[in-house]
Amino acid sequence: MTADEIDHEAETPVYRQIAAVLIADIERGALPVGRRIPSESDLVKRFGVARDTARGAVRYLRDEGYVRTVPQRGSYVLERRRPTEGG
Amino acid sequence: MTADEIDHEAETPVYRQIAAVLIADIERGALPVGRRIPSESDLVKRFGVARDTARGAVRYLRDEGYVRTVPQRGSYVLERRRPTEGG
DNA sequence: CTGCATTTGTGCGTATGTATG
DNA sequence: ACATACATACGCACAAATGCA
Repeated sequence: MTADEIDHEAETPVYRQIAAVLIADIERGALPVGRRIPSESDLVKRFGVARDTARGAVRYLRDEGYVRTVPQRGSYVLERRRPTEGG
Repeated sequence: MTADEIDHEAETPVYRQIAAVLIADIERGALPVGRRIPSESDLVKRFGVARDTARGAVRYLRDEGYVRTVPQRGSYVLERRRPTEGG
């Protein structure tokens, strides 16, 4: 999914749409454990959004336990994510 | 123009104000073709801004076709700039 | 080749102002 | 008032390549 796929009119916030793309990449192994996910700048260019929005996506992944952000380094895919409801 | 002349309150973004100074220098020959423009660090010191802002000015000059940036070298004044509207 | 300074590239942290729904 | 989103701006740190001694 690229900039063309982002729906700014949708009910789902743009940052969540981007997060969904990254989560899908993680789930299917395109982004394996330990791998660094695209940088905020990468997401800005790829999806054509503001850095603030790209940061929102990364923050969401972090909150959900998918990645760990290392200052000045990037965000890396974690082994297992934090369960949100016991699944 | 130096740091004293930058207006952080103006509608025109700081990076554009700095770019305008450099463009004026190019237009009047103070920065001739082939000449390297001040480095990002130079602009930071001269105008008292963050590197991010100085980079914005250089990026603008590059986008407008005034200079060509060579990694690890600097940005050099080009022969002619890319026309933006047919001028 | 080594050591150092310079300069751009990259990347995250943070804050402010503006606009929209 | 609040969440989302974009643009701008400052701060800090490390990497890579170049140039010079």
